[in-house]
Amino acid sequence: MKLSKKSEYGLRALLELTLAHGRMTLQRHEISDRQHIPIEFLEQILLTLKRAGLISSRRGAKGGYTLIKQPKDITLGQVIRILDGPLAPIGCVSKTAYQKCRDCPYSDKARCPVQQVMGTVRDAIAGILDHYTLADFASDRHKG
Amino acid sequence: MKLSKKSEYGLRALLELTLAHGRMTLQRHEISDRQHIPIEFLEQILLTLKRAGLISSRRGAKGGYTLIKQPKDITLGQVIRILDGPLAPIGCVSKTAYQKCRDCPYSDKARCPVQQVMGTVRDAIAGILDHYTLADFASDRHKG
DNA sequence: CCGAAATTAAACTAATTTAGTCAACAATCG
DNA sequence: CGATTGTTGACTAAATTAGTTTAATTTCGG
Repeated sequence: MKLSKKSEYGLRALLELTLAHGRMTLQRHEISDRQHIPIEFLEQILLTLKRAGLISSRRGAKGGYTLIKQPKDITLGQVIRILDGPLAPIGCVSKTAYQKCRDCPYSDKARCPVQQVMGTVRDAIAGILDHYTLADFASDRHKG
Repeated sequence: MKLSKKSEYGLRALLELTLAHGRMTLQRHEISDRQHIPIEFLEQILLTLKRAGLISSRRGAKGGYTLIKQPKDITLGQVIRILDGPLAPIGCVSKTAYQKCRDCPYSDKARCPVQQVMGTVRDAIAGILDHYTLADFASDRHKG
């Protein structure tokens, strides 16, 4: 049940971009310095987030990265799915990337106890991460 | 946020042992056949569960495995921690295996947004898995 | 006591994922 | 032009995952 460094760094980078949102673009070294992220790894992450349409970038001198959506419109769940894949503990309970379980001895989907309990875990995780936005994240409030 | 095959197989194996509990011991091939688990991998898992004190075994002809605790006294959280490690998405929010985060830019523990949200995720996961026992699991009921 | 049946234990392996690193390239600004 | 900065893809080392193999030990039935 682990969050990868990639996702953790991605969230920290987006936190910085959220704090700068509307005011300025940030260069990779600014993000890297403030959040202690290895710079080349950070680039790779920012590129993925760019391809996913969350941020934009400008090359050359005076270049940098900017959020292109409102912080309140980006949830942590979205970000983690982009960087780490589905939130669900097992494929057969994922709602965004369902995969039928191979070799499960229970033919009827509803009868598998593992699936049942992992379904509730998935819902709990998604319930938190899909309602927590970058805006919440940056404002440092407690939730629930 | 993934559950390993090891934990999944471990849970399925314990499910079989729960169903047999008090009535008979099960041999590895019975568990393996019923739950479609590669037999040598299953052994490895059963050995870990034995060392953790959840099951006992008898060697030789007529040998096999038995639960040595009451199904209602074993939670899925315990089992997953034994086989996969801590439930927490990141070490610094684990209650059973806390690890200080290295290189976190926030010196004050309470101020880190990643830690805050992952703390609520950890509590949600543990809230489910630490209250769901093998007895619940085997009785196939829905929960909360 | 013998041999088959069963668990124990540890070492081994192949594939995948994680966490980066590196080098060549392209665009932009002054 | 040349320094700065992002782009892209290839590369790598270490860890993890999902097993497999081998050898040993214990127990039961005859």
